[in-house]
Amino acid sequence: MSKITLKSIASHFKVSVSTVSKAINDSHEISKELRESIKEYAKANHYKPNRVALNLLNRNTKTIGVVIPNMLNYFFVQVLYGIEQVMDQRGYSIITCSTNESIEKEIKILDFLCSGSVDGVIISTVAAETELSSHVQHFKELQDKQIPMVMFDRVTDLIDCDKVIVDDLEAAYRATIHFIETGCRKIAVVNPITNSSIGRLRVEGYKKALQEKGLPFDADLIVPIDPKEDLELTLSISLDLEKIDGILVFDEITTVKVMNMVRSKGYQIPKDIAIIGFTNGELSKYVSPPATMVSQHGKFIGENAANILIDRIEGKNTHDFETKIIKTNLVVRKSTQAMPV
Amino acid sequence: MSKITLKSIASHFKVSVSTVSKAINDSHEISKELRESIKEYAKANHYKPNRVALNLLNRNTKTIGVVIPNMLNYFFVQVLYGIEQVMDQRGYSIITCSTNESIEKEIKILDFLCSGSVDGVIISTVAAETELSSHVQHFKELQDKQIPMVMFDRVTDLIDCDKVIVDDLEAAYRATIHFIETGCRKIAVVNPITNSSIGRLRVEGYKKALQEKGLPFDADLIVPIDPKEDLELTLSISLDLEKIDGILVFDEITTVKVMNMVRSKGYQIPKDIAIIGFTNGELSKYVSPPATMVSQHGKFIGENAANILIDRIEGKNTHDFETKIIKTNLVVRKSTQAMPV
DNA sequence: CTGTTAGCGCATTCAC
DNA sequence: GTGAATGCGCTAACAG
Repeated sequence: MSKITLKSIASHFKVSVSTVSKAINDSHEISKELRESIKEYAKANHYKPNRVALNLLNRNTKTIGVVIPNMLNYFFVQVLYGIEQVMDQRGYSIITCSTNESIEKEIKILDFLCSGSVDGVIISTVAAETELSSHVQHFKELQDKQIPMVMFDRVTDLIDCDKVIVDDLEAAYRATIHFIETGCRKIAVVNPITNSSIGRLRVEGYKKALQEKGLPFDADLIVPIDPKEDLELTLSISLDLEKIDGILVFDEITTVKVMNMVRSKGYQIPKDIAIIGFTNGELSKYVSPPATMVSQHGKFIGENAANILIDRIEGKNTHDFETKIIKTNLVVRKSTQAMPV
Repeated sequence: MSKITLKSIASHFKVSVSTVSKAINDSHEISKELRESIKEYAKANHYKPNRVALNLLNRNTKTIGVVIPNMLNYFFVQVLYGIEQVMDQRGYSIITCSTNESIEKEIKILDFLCSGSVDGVIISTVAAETELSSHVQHFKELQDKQIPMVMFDRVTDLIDCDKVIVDDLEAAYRATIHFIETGCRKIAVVNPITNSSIGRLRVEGYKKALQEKGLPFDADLIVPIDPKEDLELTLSISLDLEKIDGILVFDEITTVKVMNMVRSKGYQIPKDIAIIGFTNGELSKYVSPPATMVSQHGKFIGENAANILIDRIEGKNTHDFETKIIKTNLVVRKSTQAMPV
């Protein structure tokens, strides 16, 4: 007996399907006797209502889609973890989709997500703003279909929806101030996320700090990195380590790589060159010296996005779209000098 | 017009639903003229067939469930990544479930997965064998419902299904041989996965190597670790670093922690104590010294599990259940001494 | 108390 | 060429 359904139970008891349905749902309409024996039979045969049928009936799936650019990036996994915690607790499942930093795949995924398999979407888009304008349509379709969406981290003004972001400008500003207050004067920036608005905001924060402290801004110290190219090579060409005393790096893995390179060229951290990176994951704790990092609280971002989304799905939130800003904080370790007393 | 369905299109054209269905599916039964204009209208309004309805009709969901014990563990994320690559390519989506090392949650998830929302399951169980016997029933239910399952990494003989594992005995054996050949004589084992059969297999491999090389086995050198307790404390109590010259650690994060502890107590790696860990992730490359690790090829495990599962789902594989063994290899770095020439 | 009917959205017979 | 009928598995409104 492969498929156990209401129908098969009904024919076994020679009653109608709806009787069985009611019995199993403990309706008082059904005689206690029949109800009990049906329930017993159902339990013995491991009857479970077919979720797909219920989804069709209820017009919801209790499932949400999560779209991230890269599953191997610890920050996104942390966010996913936060989302998972909340979703589990609130009774939702998660379809995880990874775009692998490809716009084509993002479009394909968005398309799939429009087709009724999820009640809502949480997404960190991969597209730069310039590219986005051409496929913003795919986001609009979600909205057309009344599928709530929450964007996080890599968001865009082109889409109107709930958002959860980090105050990247402020974070970079504070990191830069920390550099300056611990004695750095020539601070370079290594930016491996050039195609996102986040990078731009961080550079602005960096500039703001320089300006406030009366230090000159030198565009040559901003080094864009293409993740597909050799980091070490790019850096040796673009950056004269001799002329700097601090490096602000925009993601964790690059931070670690930069640290290794700096040391392999004979500079000491933080004595010769101090380092601050973004994303406080596992790596930065265990490299040597342990790295001073901007913590973005990925899990917290995920939890917030999840709660906002479900509130929206369940109609518990009918007011305007909000943009929630999660505060970062600087986790000071040994890759920067101690604060002067 | 919130919901665009076949029905709404039909009423717009004042034709029947089945006509629209056929037109959209490009059936030659429909006149070219009508067909074209229906298709045009559908496209303009972003009509997409409702997947839930199709799932019900086709009795499949083109979705699989992946159950892992811990989303923040790089090994499992790597496996998930491998699964995702294959699934994407073969047209399946993934529902990701994390048990957070809790049996209760594993049971709950298995229960959910039985209810028709997925076509198959890939799982690394959290339960130890002793506990498993009491809830093996939940696995059987999947099989009752004809839902194919592939187990990986933490598998069990109690369940008969396709499996993808690493040869843990062999891996630990080779790591131990490497210790011995590079001069170690007193090798300790730190085991943070005591509740899994994998730990036992690895200890066996370790013993086999000792025996083969004529070294004595000392049970006191096997240190079980409870992840919930303080690692450093447990180790200081259970392990006299003075009396050992090598430590084999069964997961990556613990490897790094052990290394930090060893160094903080004034021992040099690998001169005083050599270290080999399991799972070749991001961490081990960047700690100092870079750690010699047993690479389990997580992505490859995931790809294999995914292909086996889909073949099973699609009936392309009707022969007996197989257990695929993925070869590990030792990635030698600086936490072990160089081989003598 | 129990059964009949209808419908969620779709594709697939089979009539006309 | 087009449409009515059927059913996927289930619940709910309505009869009996």
